[in-house]
Amino acid sequence: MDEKVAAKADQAAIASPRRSPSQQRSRERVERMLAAASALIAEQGSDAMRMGEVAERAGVSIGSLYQFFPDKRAIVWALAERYTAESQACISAALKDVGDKDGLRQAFSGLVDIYYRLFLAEPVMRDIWSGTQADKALRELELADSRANAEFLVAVLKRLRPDADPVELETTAFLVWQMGEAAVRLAISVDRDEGDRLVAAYKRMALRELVGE
Amino acid sequence: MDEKVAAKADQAAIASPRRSPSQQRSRERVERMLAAASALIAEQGSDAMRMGEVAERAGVSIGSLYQFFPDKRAIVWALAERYTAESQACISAALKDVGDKDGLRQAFSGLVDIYYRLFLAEPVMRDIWSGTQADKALRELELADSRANAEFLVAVLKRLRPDADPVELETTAFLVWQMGEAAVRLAISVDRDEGDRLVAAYKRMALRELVGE
DNA sequence: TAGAAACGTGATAAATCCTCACATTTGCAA
DNA sequence: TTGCAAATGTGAGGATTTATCACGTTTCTA
Repeated sequence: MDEKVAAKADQAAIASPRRSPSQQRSRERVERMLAAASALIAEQGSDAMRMGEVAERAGVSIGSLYQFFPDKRAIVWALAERYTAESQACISAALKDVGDKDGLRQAFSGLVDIYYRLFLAEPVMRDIWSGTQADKALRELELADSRANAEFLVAVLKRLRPDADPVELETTAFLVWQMGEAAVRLAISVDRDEGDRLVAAYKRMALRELVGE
Repeated sequence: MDEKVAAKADQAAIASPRRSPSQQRSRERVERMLAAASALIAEQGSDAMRMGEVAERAGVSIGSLYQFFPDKRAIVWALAERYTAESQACISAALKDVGDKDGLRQAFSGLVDIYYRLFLAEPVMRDIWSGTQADKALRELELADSRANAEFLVAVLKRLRPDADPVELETTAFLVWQMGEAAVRLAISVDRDEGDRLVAAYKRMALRELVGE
């Protein structure tokens, strides 16, 4: 009970200082709001997304929107939070059982491909993580996400190179991870051929750093 | 004469479809507007910067502001454009006379340091290039800038490794450059010690890619 | 020195975010 | 069941901010 309250309060503090949907009815409405926002972002980008339009498409009033989201950015944040949770699970699973260099090579390469394809296919992800730097809350979410993902990588590296300096491994993993995001964002903003080349070059560079020559 | 007109028209098309200052008086006023904007961005960030405030601080009317800048983003763009021009000159000079691997090592390392320190010291640069991804015009400016800088690097690499595949060199240089920007942006968003470590790790990684082991 | 072009102004239109006072629905204890 | 408190729903309107435009002023040039 206490946990529930604390969790709710915590989520509220970060994502929605307003109300947290407690009835089935409102939970469904919140889902509709997020779905509408997602569709609008895919169509026009989050900047051009209008709150009135979100409300209209979700079939709710503008007041209801603000009942569950303190402001416009909170809606984008909520969507971003879902993506990170999903991708963290995916990354954790992919790296969990890696035991040797070749396993890391394959797992890492696979993850980069997935991430690249996801960005190519999902306009919403593209939009959200493009604007990341401008929005403080999103930037923090991304940093935390990146650190968490780097941690999975560190766990693997510690297994492969138990004698290495932990701080250095941490730094390497974090950097490699952030650069992967940068590489993919760059790749999707140029034509497909060049993008493929850039991603391939990143993989080479990252793996050289992670597992050596 | 023709060049001047073409240049003016070109700049106008991108930066200010409005009027281009042709009299001494207005040139000075435009400078004041940019200075005011720069100060406000340093204080509050470009997002919180208000056009009315810029006008007031520059000692001009809001109408004058819009006479030379088509919209708010154009002011930020104009500041960004100055930074890129300046840094391109700096980068070109640093790489122009590089003749061997060790020279590249030193020049590259120096450039990264300069860039890192610049970001640490200049809130305006930080702000402008943070929001880069969200603004299409800025994103394009950054991409073009990055390509131009990568080109300087490619010129050096072609001298050092004349037998290498030109397309691959191009890809490597572009990627390394973009990652440098990503690394520095990451570095300034964490505490100083970790930032230093990240920049050092990036240098190692980049140089390994550029000049080999 | 006159006409044209450049420049300067600020009230105001337009767009958008978000609030709030009030109405309705739901959960639940008596 | 009933009645009340909490949760939910509403949308006109307040507040803020960007950008325009009709008109007045200064500078340039012939």
